[in-house]
Amino acid sequence: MEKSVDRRILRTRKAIREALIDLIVLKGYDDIKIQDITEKADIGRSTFYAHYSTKDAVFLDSFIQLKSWLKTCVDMSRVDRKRILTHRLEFIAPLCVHINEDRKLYQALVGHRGGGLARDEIRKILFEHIREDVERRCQPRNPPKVMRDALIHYLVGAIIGVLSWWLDTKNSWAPEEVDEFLQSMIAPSLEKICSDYSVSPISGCGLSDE
Amino acid sequence: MEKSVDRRILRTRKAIREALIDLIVLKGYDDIKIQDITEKADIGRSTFYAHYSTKDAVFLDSFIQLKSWLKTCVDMSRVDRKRILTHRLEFIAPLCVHINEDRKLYQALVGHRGGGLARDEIRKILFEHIREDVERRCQPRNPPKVMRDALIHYLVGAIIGVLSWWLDTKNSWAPEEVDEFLQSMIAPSLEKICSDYSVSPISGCGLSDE
Amino acid sequence: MEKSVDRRILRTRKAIREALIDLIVLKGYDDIKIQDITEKADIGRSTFYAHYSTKDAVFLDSFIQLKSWLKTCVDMSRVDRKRILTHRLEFIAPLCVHINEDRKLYQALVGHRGGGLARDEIRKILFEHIREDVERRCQPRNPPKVMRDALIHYLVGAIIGVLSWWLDTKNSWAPEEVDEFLQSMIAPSLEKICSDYSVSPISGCGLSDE
Amino acid sequence: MEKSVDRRILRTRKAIREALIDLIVLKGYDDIKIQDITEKADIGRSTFYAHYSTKDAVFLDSFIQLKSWLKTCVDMSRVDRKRILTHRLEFIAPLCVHINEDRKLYQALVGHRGGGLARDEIRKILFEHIREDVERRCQPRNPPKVMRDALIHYLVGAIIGVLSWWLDTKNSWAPEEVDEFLQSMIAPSLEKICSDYSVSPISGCGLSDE
DNA sequence: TCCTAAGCGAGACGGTACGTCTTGTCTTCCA
DNA sequence: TGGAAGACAAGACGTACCGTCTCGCTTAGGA
Repeated sequence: MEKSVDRRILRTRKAIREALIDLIVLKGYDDIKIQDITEKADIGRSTFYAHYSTKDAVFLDSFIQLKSWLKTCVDMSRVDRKRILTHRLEFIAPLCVHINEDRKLYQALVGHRGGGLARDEIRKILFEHIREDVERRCQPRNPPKVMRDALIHYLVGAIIGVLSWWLDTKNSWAPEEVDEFLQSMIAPSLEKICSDYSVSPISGCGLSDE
Repeated sequence: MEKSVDRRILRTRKAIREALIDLIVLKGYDDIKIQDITEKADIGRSTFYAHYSTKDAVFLDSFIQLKSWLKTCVDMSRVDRKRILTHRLEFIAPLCVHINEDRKLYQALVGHRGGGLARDEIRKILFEHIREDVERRCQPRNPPKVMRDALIHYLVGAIIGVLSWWLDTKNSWAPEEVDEFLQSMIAPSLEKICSDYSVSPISGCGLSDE
Repeated sequence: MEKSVDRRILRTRKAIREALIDLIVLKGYDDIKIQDITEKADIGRSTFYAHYSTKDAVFLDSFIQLKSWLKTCVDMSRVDRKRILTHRLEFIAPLCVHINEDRKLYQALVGHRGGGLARDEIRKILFEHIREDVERRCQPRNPPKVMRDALIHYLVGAIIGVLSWWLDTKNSWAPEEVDEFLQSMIAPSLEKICSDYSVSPISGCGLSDE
Repeated sequence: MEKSVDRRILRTRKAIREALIDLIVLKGYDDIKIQDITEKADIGRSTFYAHYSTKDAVFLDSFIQLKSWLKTCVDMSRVDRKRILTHRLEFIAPLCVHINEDRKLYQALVGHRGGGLARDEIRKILFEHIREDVERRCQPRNPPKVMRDALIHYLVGAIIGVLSWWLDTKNSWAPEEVDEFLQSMIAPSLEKICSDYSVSPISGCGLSDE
């Protein structure tokens, strides 16, 4: 059983996390000083260090929410296995909607700044989810691991590239349009790698795996 | 005529730039202090500030080389216009070879750290070159600008994603294999957007451009 | 009630002041660097700036002691008003004794170096005390202000001149001899100005007081 | 025979000296940087160092003029030996006139700032001249050296004190008034020391001279 | 209900790095 | 080829944050 935590502690930590997020939106991750956070959260500097050792620690703590949310998305999409046949990444649609709702925040995190850390974290999350999806589509040994990895990084980079651009652009596309575009781009890649190698490995795309 | 510059200046600046590059490979961009550079370059601290106002300034100055090199690549590929029919991005092959040769440096710049700045710069360069290529493949008004932008960011992100992964992975692929993989992934996207919209705009992928 | 000050502050400031004084004796005011002080006081450089903005500020803060001491001297001499008749500056005797006791310090401050600041401060203190004394000896409008000012500056300069010489000279005179000499020099000047200008020198002096 | 010096060198040195003097009047000795001088003199910084090693060196070089001028004053006053009987320091009158003429300069040198160096130099000059004068008034062994030194420092300090005050005060006194005041103050001191100690003050003084 | 342990604000402190400034030397370039 | 221009090393300055710490005040949660 977890010991019940002093409510002051929870309150303080929440204030810190929210202050950081606010400031990221306001002026970008890298420009934020510890003192900015403590002022915004209206706490003493030593109190900050009593709870978090680093700005990054606060950030990663805040990020847990997003992680769990995305996990929900992908879990839902996992339910309907028939969709594998469609060569679509089902979690992209709700992701676009979600991002669009918290546009300000994600602009700060991905679109412009966020100190790399955010980008890396989002990349990790996307990577993991796409990896799972791809694994499910492929037979155990086909295509070879290196090819799968390449594909996943290709897709992750592409998706983040489009999403970043989308966030930086005013009034460009609705979330559904972004999803549609991404799916149309992704489908051939998914089909090529996951099908080529599983259905008829012999007629593969010619890429030799060492 | 450009006024001849004091040779001491050129020597000093070169030393600074080289020191920075060495240090990036050694310990990553963000961890480098001005003093590290001055010690490595064996100059006084005030001398540094006499030439560059910022670490970033040095970096960007160093980057001019890469820019010009890439320009050469794309200019060469521009010669043969028939290749547009192949739906290939010709500059990728020499780029892969080049990166592979300076692997250490590019690992530092892109694969792992480089303080975002490097990533942004490389992104800009790729963006520009892909934009030119795409423009040449498309008719003036088809596909609409927003679609072209999306495509370009998709490709830039995807290419950087794969290259980053490639740099971080030991003994994975030869440069030619990376090129071959990227081309096979890119081709359908290029074909879809650049052809779909020009040959039969009516049967487009359904994405409306507002 | 004065708010109780953090004792750490008092301790740090005291250490700084004492370090400065030690260093003045050791190597002269002008040659002292901030870092010399912080090393001697065994504190961090930023701590120094947290308390004093300038070397001068420390010095002037240290000087308050001397000021109060001199104030005591002159206050004591003020008690006995009959002494005005003697044309003596009563505070000189204890001053000479005091200086002789802290000879090392005053040599640094006045006799040789002390960066002008010390000299100026001591000059101010002497000026003020002599001014008070002279005012008490004179009638309100006689002698005219300009004459009184001239006299005071004459005396201040003369006293500092002799004291400086005395400090720079080994084994020259005992404090009492210096006092005696100064009094014998000063007396005619005091008498001349303060008496001459009164309507009737014999009755005038010593009667009127503001 | 001294080789005739390149006139360019003389011109450059003169420019440096004049620039320094101008700047002293303008902003005080201590605040002047080498670069200020070189800019004012319109020369390169290395040129400065080719001629003078220090700001002080320039200053002392400039000061030679004043020295020689004062020498003239005192030499003239030496002519009339009867004046020794008057207990006056004859060189003070022309000194006051001279100072009044170059008031701006002397204000900078003595009255307010001049970095101590000026004060020290002037002090030295006065000291030397007063010493000569006093020596002439006294018998070889009376008064004892320590007494004479004390007197001289007393007078030097007093004179500089009054002159400094005079320079700092607008419209206070005419040069002659300053002289008259100083003489009236000095006379008793001179008389006391130089006569008292002689066996017979009336006949003693003014007879013996080296 | 009180009391005690703790969370907390305030801010002193030692550090590290910064970017600026001035000095005196040394090198380059030009007339 | 000798002197002016100015690049350079050295190092002090004052500033900005950092992360640790000590000090009292306040407050939560168990007795």
